[in-house]
Amino acid sequence: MNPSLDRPDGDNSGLEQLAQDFREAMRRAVYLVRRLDADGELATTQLSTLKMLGTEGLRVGDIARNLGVKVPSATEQIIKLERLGLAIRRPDPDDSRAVRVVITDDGLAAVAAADRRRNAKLAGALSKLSDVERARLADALPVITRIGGALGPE
Amino acid sequence: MNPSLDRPDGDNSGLEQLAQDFREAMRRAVYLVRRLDADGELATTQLSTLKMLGTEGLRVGDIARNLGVKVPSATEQIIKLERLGLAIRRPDPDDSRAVRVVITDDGLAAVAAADRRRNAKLAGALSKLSDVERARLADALPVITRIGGALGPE
DNA sequence: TCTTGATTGTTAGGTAGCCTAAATGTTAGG
DNA sequence: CCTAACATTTAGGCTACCTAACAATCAAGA
Repeated sequence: MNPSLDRPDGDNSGLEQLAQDFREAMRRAVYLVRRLDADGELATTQLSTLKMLGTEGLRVGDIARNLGVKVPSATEQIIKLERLGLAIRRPDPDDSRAVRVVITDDGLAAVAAADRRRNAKLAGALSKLSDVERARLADALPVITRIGGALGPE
Repeated sequence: MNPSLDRPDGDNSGLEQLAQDFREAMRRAVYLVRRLDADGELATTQLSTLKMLGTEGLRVGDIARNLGVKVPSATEQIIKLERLGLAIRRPDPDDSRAVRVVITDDGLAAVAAADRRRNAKLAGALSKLSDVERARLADALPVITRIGGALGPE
């Protein structure tokens, strides 16, 4: 299919080197993001989940797909959010098998607070970079998003 | 200290927007990296751990610091690697309290195999990007590494 | 209509990786 | 020596994943 993947060496070594460097950077990024967590606050997964909920309601399967996890894992998160009063499950009017998960006012407030704190903390680190570095970062973010799609839905 | 952090708005909103976009991209990257995992293979954490071991041996505390986890978590990983025959713990000749963790030949082979497979899979995705996109990605990787440092060791 | 297979979600049970607190052994300074 | 600091392991607990098995509902064809 892709000739560059079949060659014993050559063109491909650049791609594999980039892949290697990317993996290393992502490893660091994982620990970086972990350091943004705070104690009494929403966990990263809960925050991500809440942020995709609208007031119209999102189905459990859609939430799972957006998070990149299986349905039971999504259910687990939703139950926790519901216990915290940040989300509500209501029957889907169109399909009685399904459930619509909706964010509450408390949920909206919690998201805003967590986002504010995390962004402020990260902005502190970003402020120590040069303008050139920040520009490079900004240029690369859409590319990173695209790689996820290029890897295939799996 | 940093004036841009104290202003009610203005300069800072750019930083916070970048922070927000960065967090979103990293969220996707986490799921991306997770999709590189394969079944019978080394887990990501084990791979990272093995890769930092030399034949001279690394101490448990150093491994923990490099991984960004607490010492008992590192011990846990090391015990697993030892059971798999990929690493060995030997007494530190200079300090009897300490332990030197060394990679074995099987460990080296396992790292090489896992790296090869993961890089190939990721390179497949990278090959679908344009040259410009790949260049942007490459330029940003060192920046991402630097952000980790700028956030502080914590 | 009625049955059958696919779809949606939850429940049950298990694993991996992380944490804190407490225990063990070692070193080094007064 | 004695004590404080240090390196590691053990013990116990948490969270976020997973698969398998179940219940309910839908949709399609005999």
